[in-house]
Amino acid sequence: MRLSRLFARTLREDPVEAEAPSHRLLLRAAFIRQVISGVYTFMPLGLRTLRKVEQIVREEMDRAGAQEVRMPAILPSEPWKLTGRWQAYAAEQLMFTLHDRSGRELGLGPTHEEIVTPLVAQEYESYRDLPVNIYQIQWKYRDEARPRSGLLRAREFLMKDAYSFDRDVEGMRESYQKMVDAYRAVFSRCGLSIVEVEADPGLIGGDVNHEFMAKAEVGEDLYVSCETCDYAANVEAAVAAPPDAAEPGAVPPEVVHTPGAYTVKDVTALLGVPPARVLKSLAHEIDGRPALVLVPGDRELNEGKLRRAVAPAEVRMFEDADFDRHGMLKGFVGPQGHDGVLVVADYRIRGGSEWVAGANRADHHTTGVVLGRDFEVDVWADLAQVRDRDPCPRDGGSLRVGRSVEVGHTFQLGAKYSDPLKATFVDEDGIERPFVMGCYGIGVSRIVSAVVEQHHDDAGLAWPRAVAPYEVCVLIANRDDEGVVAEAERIYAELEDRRVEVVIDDRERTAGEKFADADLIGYPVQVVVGRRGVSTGTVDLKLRATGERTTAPLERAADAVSQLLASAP
RNA sequence: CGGGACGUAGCGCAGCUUGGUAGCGCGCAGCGUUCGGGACGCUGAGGUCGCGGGUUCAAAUCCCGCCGUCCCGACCA
Repeated sequence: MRLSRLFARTLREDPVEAEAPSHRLLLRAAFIRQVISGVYTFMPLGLRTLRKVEQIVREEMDRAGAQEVRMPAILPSEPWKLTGRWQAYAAEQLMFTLHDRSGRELGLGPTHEEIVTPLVAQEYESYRDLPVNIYQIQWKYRDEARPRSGLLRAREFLMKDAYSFDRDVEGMRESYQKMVDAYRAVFSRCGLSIVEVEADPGLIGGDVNHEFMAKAEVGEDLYVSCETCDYAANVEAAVAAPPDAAEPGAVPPEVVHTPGAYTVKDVTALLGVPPARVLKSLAHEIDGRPALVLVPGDRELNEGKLRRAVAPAEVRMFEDADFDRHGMLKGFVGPQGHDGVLVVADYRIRGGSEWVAGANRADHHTTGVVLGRDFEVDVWADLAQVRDRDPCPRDGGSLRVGRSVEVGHTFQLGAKYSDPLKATFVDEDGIERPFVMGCYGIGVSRIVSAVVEQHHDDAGLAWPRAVAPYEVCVLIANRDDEGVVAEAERIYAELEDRRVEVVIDDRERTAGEKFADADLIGYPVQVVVGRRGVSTGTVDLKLRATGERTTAPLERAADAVSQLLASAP
């Protein structure tokens, strides 16, 4: 490719609307251009990289035995109504909806369980056909409330979605493991550093699912990982080791006047005790019964954990009116002396000996509240949000919080979709059973951004070879020197002959601009042909990722490039 | 959806408070000088000031409405 003809104008200055490094650099280097919020055109360079990622995904899916199909982007609403997701998505306003000429309700596909499940059911009817894994790489549409950071969170994005169908749970687990292995291969080939985390199983309990998180400062997702073992989890799902039980305190409880102290902050300010000593008693209704949920005052309750701890009970936080109804005083609730109220406590409560709690009396708190003497706990659970430097549940090491971008998600669905969609097969015993499914997503276009987040510097992009739009740039430093141009053209032609993906910067630009653009676009290898080198029979090579420079004899330039490429990350 | 900000030439911005000829840098075109880390000179092209309405002799500027874009929080590949 000749850069003088390439449809790509790099931007000298940063576009104002771009904050995240990947967004900023992909715009500057002319990989993408925005059309509307969260919707982008892939320019020639961007499309090449996108296709490379896509191909890596395809190869690993095929290797894992999945079969590629292409489902439509335009979907009928009917199966979505059967699974209840038409209504759910409508409530979230997450789906783009449209109507055809006859007024039939249609949607733009945000995901395809409702299409693939009937499809497989229609084609296959026997356990003898199973297992099967169907995937596609296709544009998805989600009318995100807040598109963000370029490709990291777009409203139209390229996604690989795979769906496995098995006759039983054991089979599903095998299919699942194959996908997990394939995912590891995909991310590794793309040059991504990944943390695999246990994700929040969600409210429809029991689903095993894992998220594949690419570490990135601009990431929206928080995860924790242990410094000393391989434990990692989404903060929503992470558990921390409970502390040892403290010696119960001996001081008697004392009711103190705390006017206007509704919050933990107020209480600590007024009484001069640290937040960790204050007992947070959060009033809830659990299956219609009043309940108190206890967490240390320096901790946040994780509602998801609470739901799982008391599942399948219904959980609802008190609204203002509920306090009156149950004779509680908002801001001054404590677990002492409540009969008939369910007390659910975070494990960490065991680690404190004397607590400050609400006195169940207006403008009063009680100090020296002791577990076992002054209050009892009915249900113990891990309820608090994990935070930085919490102890690891596996080896007690230090958990560190990091930011990341979700690039893959795998689910064990079971019969969640096959059941409502009546997608069944006839099992060996002649009985009809719903398919046991798994589903597996990879954000293909998001990977492009995630790779940039992990591979860039002040000068621009620094692509891993496997996903670089081109591998080599031959840069003509002195366009006015015929000898230089001839040598550069010769090397360019020779590299093309060798099937190296190469561009030649033959533009009428100063050398400085060409260097800056080569660094910005991020070709793994730069070959600089200039008067200085040509006069001594050499060319200069640069490895973008490390900045390492070497010199090679002119006549061996192509060999030297191949060699350097082989060493490129 | 709540909170904040912005919309003036392809890009980055000034002008708006105090209404009166639309400006700067980069980029673009021509000519010349340059030519290994975003060169220089001269000449030139390019703007419905987001859209609609209002106030006014006069609106980029003041008022109202709408649209668009980004950033911060609740949700997702």
